[in-house]
Amino acid sequence: MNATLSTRDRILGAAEALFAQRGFDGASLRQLTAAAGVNLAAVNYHFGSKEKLVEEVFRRRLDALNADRLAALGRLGDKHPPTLEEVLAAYIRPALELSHEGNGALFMRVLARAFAEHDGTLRQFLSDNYGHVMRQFTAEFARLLPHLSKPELYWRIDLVTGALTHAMSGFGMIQRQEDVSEQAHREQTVQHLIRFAAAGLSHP
Amino acid sequence: MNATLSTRDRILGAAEALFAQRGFDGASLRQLTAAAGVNLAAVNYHFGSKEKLVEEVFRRRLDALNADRLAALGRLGDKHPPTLEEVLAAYIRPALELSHEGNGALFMRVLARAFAEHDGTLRQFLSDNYGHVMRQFTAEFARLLPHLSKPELYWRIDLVTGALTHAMSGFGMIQRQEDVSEQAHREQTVQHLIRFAAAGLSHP
DNA sequence: CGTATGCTCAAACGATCGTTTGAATCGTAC
DNA sequence: GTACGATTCAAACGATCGTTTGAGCATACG
Repeated sequence: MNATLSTRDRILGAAEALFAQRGFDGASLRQLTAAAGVNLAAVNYHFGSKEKLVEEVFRRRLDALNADRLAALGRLGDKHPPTLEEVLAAYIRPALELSHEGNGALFMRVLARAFAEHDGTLRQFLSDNYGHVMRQFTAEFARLLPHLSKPELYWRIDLVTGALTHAMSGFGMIQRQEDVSEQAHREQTVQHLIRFAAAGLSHP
Repeated sequence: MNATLSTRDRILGAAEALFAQRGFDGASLRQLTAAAGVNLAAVNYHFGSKEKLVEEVFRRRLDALNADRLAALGRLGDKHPPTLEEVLAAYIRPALELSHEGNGALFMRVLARAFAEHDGTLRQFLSDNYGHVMRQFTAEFARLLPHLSKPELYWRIDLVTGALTHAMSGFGMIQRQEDVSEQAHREQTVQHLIRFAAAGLSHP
């Protein structure tokens, strides 16, 4: 295992990979600590419990991701009425960049798993800590799509969110063409997602 | 518990509800059999193992659902070029009808959980047994959207599938207005989903 | 009546789970 | 060098997991 990382970070990395592969219940602390090359008791020493470890896996990635999203949204505020595509880019591009660095793609799968949980403390945790980001984007969408009723808008946002989460959780499998650069491929993917989301949000 | 149902069906019903709520690993056979009002050993007697029970939960619902979908698609074949909206209706309406009968809405949540699993025997099982339905609809979409490249089409279908699965897994929570009938509300929802999917598939 | 057959039951199996413990080891500051 | 907090370690804890067992009970058939 990577000896340059702290025990804490090795656990977080292994947890991310195993949660993505086997789920939160399916991944045991014994598999997890073995993969990380640390002692079994290290999880409870550094995180307190398995549940706290799960929360920390999300916190580590989502703090940065949501900060990036809000920063991108804030940058749009300067030029007064941003377009729908620009707002969507502020939401989508940071997630796509995350999914191309390190274990980022695995984290998107973990996020998709959390999406499928319709109750439990995890959903509450995510809503409590990161709901404000979704609320801010929703407000922006409402300003850009004033002809939609509130229920209709929420419906569409829910559908778009489901589509994006599902798609991004599969990024590990997408092969880019040999003749396009990593950068170009990513930008191309962003444009695909943005156009899809814009069509779903703003169709008559 | 409902004494008119067989032990087998009581188990399947309780399994569906508990898998939706706690996941496949999270729901134990002891919780499950207690909820069903049957003996613990009944699961292994009637199904062989927990994994086989999971498969049977899917088989029971998906056999009927996919038969309905293919039948609806077949009925379209009569009038020669069906519209995109008609093909989408053939895919969406049977699922929505299922989600309004009995525990159908819970099953859609179970399906969404299975979607989040990126490996494991469950995904293989679903692909083996029900992949042909998705392939048939994909062929129909390809005929209706000939201007899209194959990768582009697959992308869009993947996004639409993610959106629909996510949306339908939340149907338990949607309240219909007092002044619209059950039937009208369902038809309204179908139209929302169809229009969203059509926009996402066919946008320029 | 006797006896198969299908099903249910309480009880137990070994395995694995998350967590706790107390000693061993490390790195630093005095 | 010694004392001390932080960390790691092997070992064990009780609980719960999926599965198996063998006896018990019912219904149907000869």
